Amino acid sequence: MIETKFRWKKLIRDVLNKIAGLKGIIGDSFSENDVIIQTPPRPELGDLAFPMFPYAKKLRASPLEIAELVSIELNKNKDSLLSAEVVNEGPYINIKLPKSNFSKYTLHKILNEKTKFGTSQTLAGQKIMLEFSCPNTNKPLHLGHLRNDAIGESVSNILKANGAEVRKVNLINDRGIHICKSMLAYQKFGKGSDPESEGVKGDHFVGKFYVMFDKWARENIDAENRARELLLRWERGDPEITELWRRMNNWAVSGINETYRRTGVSFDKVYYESETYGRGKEEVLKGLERKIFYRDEESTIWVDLKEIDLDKKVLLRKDGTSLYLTQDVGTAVIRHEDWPFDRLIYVVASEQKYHFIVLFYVLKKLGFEWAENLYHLSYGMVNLPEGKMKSREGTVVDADNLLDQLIAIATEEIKSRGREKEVKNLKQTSEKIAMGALNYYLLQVSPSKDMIFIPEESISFTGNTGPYLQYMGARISSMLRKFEDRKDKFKDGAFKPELLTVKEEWEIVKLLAMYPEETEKAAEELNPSIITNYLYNLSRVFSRYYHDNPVLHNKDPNLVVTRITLVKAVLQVLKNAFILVGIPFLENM
RNA sequence: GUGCCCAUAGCUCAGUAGGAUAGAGCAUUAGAUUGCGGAUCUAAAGGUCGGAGGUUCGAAUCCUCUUGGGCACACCA
Repeated sequence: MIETKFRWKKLIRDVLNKIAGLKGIIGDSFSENDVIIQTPPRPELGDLAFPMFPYAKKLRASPLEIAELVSIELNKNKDSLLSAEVVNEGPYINIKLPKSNFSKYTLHKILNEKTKFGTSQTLAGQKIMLEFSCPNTNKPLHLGHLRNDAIGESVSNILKANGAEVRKVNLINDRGIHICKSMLAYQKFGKGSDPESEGVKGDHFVGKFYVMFDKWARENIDAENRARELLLRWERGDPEITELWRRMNNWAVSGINETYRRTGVSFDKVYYESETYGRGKEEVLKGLERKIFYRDEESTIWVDLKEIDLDKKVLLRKDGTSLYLTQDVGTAVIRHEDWPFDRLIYVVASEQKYHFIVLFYVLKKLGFEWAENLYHLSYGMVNLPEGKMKSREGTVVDADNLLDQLIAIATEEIKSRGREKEVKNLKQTSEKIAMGALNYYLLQVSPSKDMIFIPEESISFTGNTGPYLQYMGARISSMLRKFEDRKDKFKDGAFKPELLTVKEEWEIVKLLAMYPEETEKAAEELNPSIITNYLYNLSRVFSRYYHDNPVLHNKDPNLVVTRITLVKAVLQVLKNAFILVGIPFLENM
């Protein structure tokens, strides 16, 4: 569709210029960028629409007159129209594309390009690093991480589909005051227990102690001070503390990795804050020497942000220990040395906007010219119908727990439909349905917006959901299997695009042809919801179509083969798009 | 207090480099299986696009003001 649209833009541009010439209007000529192209509100009106309002002033004529003139001009050169039909609809020029040719071209293109259909080279040669997830090692993953991971994985796939070389990176926040808190609680209450002895997943085990600290600190005023002491000992490399830290981190990280495995999240490189904060300190001290930062009388190191109309910010505490910001400076520098990226995208919640403004500024002041290529892909908060998730009130939705529930419900659904035999592997299928539901639910909202997570809705499998899309895929697969079984019955059939006369068939072909534009737009905007919306539109039209129009039950083998070709193309595009938004494809469900 | 973001149907969301009658799902109501899988499909009902000005031939979309909500402005991450 991109090529078609481009050709039409140029054609309309030429006609507008010709009209300007005939009217003896001198001045700037029209360029193809002046030509506005749209889709008519109702398909009966045509396939492409060009409003004529914008040219009225320059051509000193009413949009109605212009439309009249343009349609006359276009119809003069029939052969340049690629057999399309021009309709003059009031102030609009509408184009009806030649259905047979366009259908044939589109379907063949899809079936030839297969998994390549909808990929582009718009980002070819670009090295893009994508940071996401970034868990703390003091608690298990929660719903917020699931949204983060879903966006991270999806954006990574979308960028790859547009030719970029993508490197997915994680940053484990395994140091800092919060980690010391759970360590302190473990020292106090742990009694040498471990996840195995308690039969608890490692990250949940560690998380329990973080909660304990919180409770304990409310009754003991020196708790916070003791945590700070512990941080100092840790940063000085105290062997006993280091040993405890290592043990607890291993528990947490292995538990978190288990959740990643379940959700299909992976990274090309995992960074650990404990390994990068030192570099951050070095860079800050270098900046201090170069007088980019300053030290106060207590020897705390600060950066002044008045150049960007902000206050000032601590980079190193007076005891020399580092902060979140310090560490992020070091991580960025190391990353660029490891893999000199053209862009680094941080997928991080919107509440940290300020942090990234400061981080990017500090890196720029330190003289790293690549600081210009850092981007914070900020996504909105996930809230519950009752309001914010609050750890103190125990309303935080735990990732593992949610997954378990989703899978259990999927299993129930399969059983209640009596499809245990067909799905072969009940457990695996349930997991895939659960992931399809979850990823679709999390990605259908534009990343920048806050969203409300309604548990009942996220696990609903009817309507606008991931499983609805998976169901389409399964139905089509089933249909294609039946076609293969009876193939000799249709062996005389041939693909004849002129047989695609049903209204929905034409709608489907146009939607299929639009898919490459959607993936490009999704990459440009770093927005997976463009793909989820597209998938739903395609599936909905297709459902309506095959509900009312038999594909295999036709006497004419040509019609069967022709419709099967369309169906195959739909399936191919569904599969291609599924990959971009983390919806597992299922032959059976 | 200052800055940033958001506000579209009862609920959850689409639609924003301005364009023809603002769309879905859920929920509600009424229908469709002698058909390739009913996790489906059809239809009804549901809206002064938070409010007021402005720019424009034309505004959910752009500008100003205003109301309501969220986030940030930590020597937490």
